[in-house]
Amino acid sequence: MIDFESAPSGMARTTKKAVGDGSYLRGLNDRQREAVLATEGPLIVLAGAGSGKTKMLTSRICHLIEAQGVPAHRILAMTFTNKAAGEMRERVARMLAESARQGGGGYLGNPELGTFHSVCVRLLRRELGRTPFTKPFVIYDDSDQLSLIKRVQERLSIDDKAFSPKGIQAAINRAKCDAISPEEMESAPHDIFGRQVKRVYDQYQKDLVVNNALDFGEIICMTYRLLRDCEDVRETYQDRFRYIHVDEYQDTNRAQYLLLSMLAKKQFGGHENICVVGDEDQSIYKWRGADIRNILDFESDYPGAQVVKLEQNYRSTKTIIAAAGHVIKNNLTRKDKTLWTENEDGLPIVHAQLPDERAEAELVVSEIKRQGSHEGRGYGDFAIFYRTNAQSRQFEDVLRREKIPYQVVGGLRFYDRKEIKDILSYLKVILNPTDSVNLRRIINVPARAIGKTTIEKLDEVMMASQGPITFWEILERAALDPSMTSAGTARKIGAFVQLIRKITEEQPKLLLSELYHLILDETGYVRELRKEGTEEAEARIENLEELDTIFQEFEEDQFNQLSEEERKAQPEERKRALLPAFIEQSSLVSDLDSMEGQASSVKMMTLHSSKGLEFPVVFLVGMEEGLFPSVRAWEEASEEDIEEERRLCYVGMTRARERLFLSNVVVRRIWGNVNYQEPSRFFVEIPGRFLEMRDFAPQVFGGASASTQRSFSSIPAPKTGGWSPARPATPAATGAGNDVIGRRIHHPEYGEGSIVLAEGSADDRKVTVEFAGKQRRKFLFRYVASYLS
DNA sequence: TTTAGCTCAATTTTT
DNA sequence: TTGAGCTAAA
Repeated sequence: MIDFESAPSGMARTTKKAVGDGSYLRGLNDRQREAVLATEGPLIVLAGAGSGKTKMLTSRICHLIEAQGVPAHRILAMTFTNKAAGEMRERVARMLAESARQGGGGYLGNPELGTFHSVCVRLLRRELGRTPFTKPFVIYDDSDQLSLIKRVQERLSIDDKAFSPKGIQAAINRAKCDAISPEEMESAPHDIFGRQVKRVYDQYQKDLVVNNALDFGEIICMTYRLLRDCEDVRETYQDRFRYIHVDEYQDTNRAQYLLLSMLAKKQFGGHENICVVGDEDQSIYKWRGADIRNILDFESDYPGAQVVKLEQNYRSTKTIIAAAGHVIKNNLTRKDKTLWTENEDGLPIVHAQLPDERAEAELVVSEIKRQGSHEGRGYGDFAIFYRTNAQSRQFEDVLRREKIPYQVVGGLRFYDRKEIKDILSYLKVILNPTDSVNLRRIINVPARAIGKTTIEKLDEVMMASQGPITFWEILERAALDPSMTSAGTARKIGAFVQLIRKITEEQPKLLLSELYHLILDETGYVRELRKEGTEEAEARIENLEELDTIFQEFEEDQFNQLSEEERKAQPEERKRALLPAFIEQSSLVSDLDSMEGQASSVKMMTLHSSKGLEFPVVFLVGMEEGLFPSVRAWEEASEEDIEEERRLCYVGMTRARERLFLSNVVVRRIWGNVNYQEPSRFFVEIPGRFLEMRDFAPQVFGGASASTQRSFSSIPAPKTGGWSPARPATPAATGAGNDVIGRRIHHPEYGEGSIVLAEGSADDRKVTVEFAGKQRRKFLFRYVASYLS
């Protein structure tokens, strides 16, 4: 997604001087500094939650560039999310700019910094000639992949009842996580499912090439194989990436591990200047192929590796850190590592037990309201974490009723919405007509009377043809040959082919937003939606308007990145390049990337989405056996599975800065059934002295209605002194009305800035601060009041 | 070809 | 309970 917050504003810089004296070694603790300075040879940094890992990584990169004189482009840093990559890029740029102002600097280029996938895509594009592709490829997401698998199954006459396409997809992706190709796939003699998977996988791979497409797993695998099989390519990149950094190493899968080996290991000619950073206690993606052994075995993989542990936490209260520590201690497959903090003790963790999920939502929301009005918090201070997306419903209902702004993170991604995918399919087809998955998607959207029968006929022709032929070529032929279908159908197909040709022709001359409107006009997409007149259709139209904004933002963004001369020269080239650039970006983003923006709203998300984030107040809800830890009813939970759930619990708890609320309910309706739930075993793992129990559940057997009256604070909190609000209300924060525009800010993270915009009032007052590099950030004024200089 | 009703399945989802 | 995806009728 486009990062609106950090888009260059194009305005003149207003700040003069940034953070302190600019040395990137200042402000680091001993362990962090040790990791920064250990630049040669393998290094593993075990970075506990909130221990300043990103700070360490960015300082290290700057140190390499400035102190060691390593050319920036020789440094590689890989993350898992765009968000993490963006944050690092931003911080590195800021540090370097700062140091240049201090008289240092003179560095060249930028470090290669991005997600595993984006780095690999760039590499593959550069080495396109060494791949099976003859022209730039598109990227298939999971649903595109599933469509293709269904197609393959159909063609191979593999029954989709006996072998569910989803199951086959999962098996193929599991193989890709392990970098296993169809040929390398072994199937036991009696493993009939495995044999079918192998058949589908094999054909699927061939189809990918015909379609000029890659799936997520293949991006990594293909890069790995390219490096493995082409010595010259391997040498090029080993030489280029002299210093390798990997973030969230605990989440790497086998394929990523192998890829890194190719680049770094001595055995393959590498230099072993590899620095991996991770926390085995936060490995929560085993089910997606992450292999925790990668981090546990690093020291034996890279003999002589230095080990640095970052154990000081700067985020949470002592209570939260201690409680989380007691939980994670129960895991056996982990390294010896104990988080500690110099922060305040803080208040006890509240454990509330409630009659049902409705009461749970009411309680959480009433606590949010109470803290909002009595403790001076803004809505953006609160986060609700749950194990499954389905749990968000209850909370949304209550929040909506109470008119409290909220934002659900995750769930259905913006780019996964039907209408958005449809439009993007048009764009992808324009770029790459060989892409049959997207072509099939749009051929009858909006409805243009080219239905299933027609498609089946075309498929038959396609199968009967000698040699590979793309679906697009079949369409072109069918448009001219009425005998393939019928005269009427041939005309309809002809109209569609003309439509695509026309848009394709116009594309190079148009801006993205213009192209988008051309597509809407020519297809009548919005007209069709309006005809429906339903609420759902309205929502879709709104999403399409949002897409229009995204296109415009993207254009501006691209434009701002150009130099003066580039802007004048070759406007045509620029327009032509917009579409491929956009498609690439949109294929590799998630919703989380755009989460900032709505500062003053309660955030709701799954525990998985919460990784890497932090909030002053966290509610971890639905802590019940079976739900969290999650256990499939028909399977016995293995100790390994429970350990992963426990890590998830640890991740959730350590997101909280000041206050943590845990809750469980006694009766929960799941899929329409009433379930009697046991409290999660994780409660037992937290020593009683950190917990404050508030049990509202017995009510359920008498009168449940009383439950809505309850609140977390209806039982007075015990007096365990030591806690004081982390952000005391300063005079500036409470005294509304004074003009703050132009006031200078010294932010501990972003450095020097000045307030350029103010909106809202009292506790909800928000200010926009512009930092070095024209970087703008929006804060609640209360947040930054204490940073005023 | 479209659409209304039925069946079936159902965690988590960085890219 | 919800929704997605598919068969049977219009």
